[in-house]
Amino acid sequence: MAEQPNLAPRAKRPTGRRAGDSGTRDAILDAARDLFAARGYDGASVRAIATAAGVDPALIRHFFGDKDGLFAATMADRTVIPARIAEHLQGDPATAGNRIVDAYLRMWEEPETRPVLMALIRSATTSEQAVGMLFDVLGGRIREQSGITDPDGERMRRVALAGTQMLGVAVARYVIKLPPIAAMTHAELVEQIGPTIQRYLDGENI
Amino acid sequence: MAEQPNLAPRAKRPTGRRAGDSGTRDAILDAARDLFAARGYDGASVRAIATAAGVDPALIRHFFGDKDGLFAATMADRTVIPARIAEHLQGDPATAGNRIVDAYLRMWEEPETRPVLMALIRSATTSEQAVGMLFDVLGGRIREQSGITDPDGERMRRVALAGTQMLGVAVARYVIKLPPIAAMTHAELVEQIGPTIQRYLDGENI
DNA sequence: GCCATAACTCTACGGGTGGGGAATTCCTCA
DNA sequence: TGAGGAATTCCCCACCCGTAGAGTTATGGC
Repeated sequence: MAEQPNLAPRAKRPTGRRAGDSGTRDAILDAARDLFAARGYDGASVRAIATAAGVDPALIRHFFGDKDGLFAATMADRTVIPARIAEHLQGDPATAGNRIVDAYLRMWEEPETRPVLMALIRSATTSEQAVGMLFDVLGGRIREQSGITDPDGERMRRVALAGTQMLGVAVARYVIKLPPIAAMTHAELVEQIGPTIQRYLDGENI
Repeated sequence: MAEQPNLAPRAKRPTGRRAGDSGTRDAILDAARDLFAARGYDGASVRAIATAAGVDPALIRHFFGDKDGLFAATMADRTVIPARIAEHLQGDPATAGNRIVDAYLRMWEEPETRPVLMALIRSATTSEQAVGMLFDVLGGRIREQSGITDPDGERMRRVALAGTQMLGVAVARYVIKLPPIAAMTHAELVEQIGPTIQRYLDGENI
């Protein structure tokens, strides 16, 4: 019917720089964020990310150097994350537990932050390298923003214990999608998990 | 000095069946268990497993059909795991919390079961497929062995909440190796986490 | 208007991936 | 003793991977 061959092996895109502000860099970051979230660091290939962004893979190299650079850039873009939790470590200590869980779960529900958290978990459980980056980027912030001075002290241990519970819920609810946990409402979870966090943060003997 | 060329490009191994009982199948299962543990389902390649087992990759295909079959065989080999936890759900309910955490952490310390748990977590956080297998194999057992009748009932929810905390500690301590948690002793962890489990299992409002 | 530089593409290389076919050797059972 | 099958190897295929180089087009400062 038309003149174009319908068996075109591949549609060549125009070469060279685009006119105006193309926003390509951000498109790549968005695609990377989503794919790292869906498949983890190893599972998300540079090529797949480029395709998702509608761009040649070599552009990623141009902008970010290599895959590591891209991952780092993807994470660094939204490092507000720890701040939003740490701020609740201050406020009224008596109600911190519920407030923290509430804020944390809300972050997981937001379409902007969720992929980043997902990527962090999926990557950290698989690649040692990703764990390193996680410690570098998040660790420092949590510590400074929550006013912890001694890295080996009791306060740090309390926060870490609370962290294990929050990590566990997130993995169960959002990654593994364990039925009973995934089925609970936001409010129910806060009600159940909040006291646990509270106990870790200011319980008696630790 | 010798007659053999020291630049032999690769040492060809003899083809054909070996004499006697070679135990190759088990060697493959062992190597697979360790590699799945270290790198997760996707990260552990059939070739790497074969090499670790000192065997040609095609043998894996011969014995297990494909990579999935190998993974399934690796996991199925040691499904005693859930039983060992579930049995503590019975016994004296007043002390269940500490006993469960204690038994659970001990499993993580044993060189036999640890790789399986590791492989489970590393794979489940990355591949949907692995999650399916996990539910099929473990889910049923946990439910039956802990005497849960209603899959959506309160009892199930309690066990699941406890599960999130245990999952969280394991990931933090053994996978991510979060410093404060990794540094705590077995006893300290039992003392801190035990009460949380206890509260989930028989706390007031759930 | 010119030119360095930034944005963008194509093609290619070396290597790893899971899977399958064919050949060889040994074991078991009639 | 002979036949069939199991265990084991090698080689091959088609595909995906991260990265690199070289070429093309627009932008922005002079």
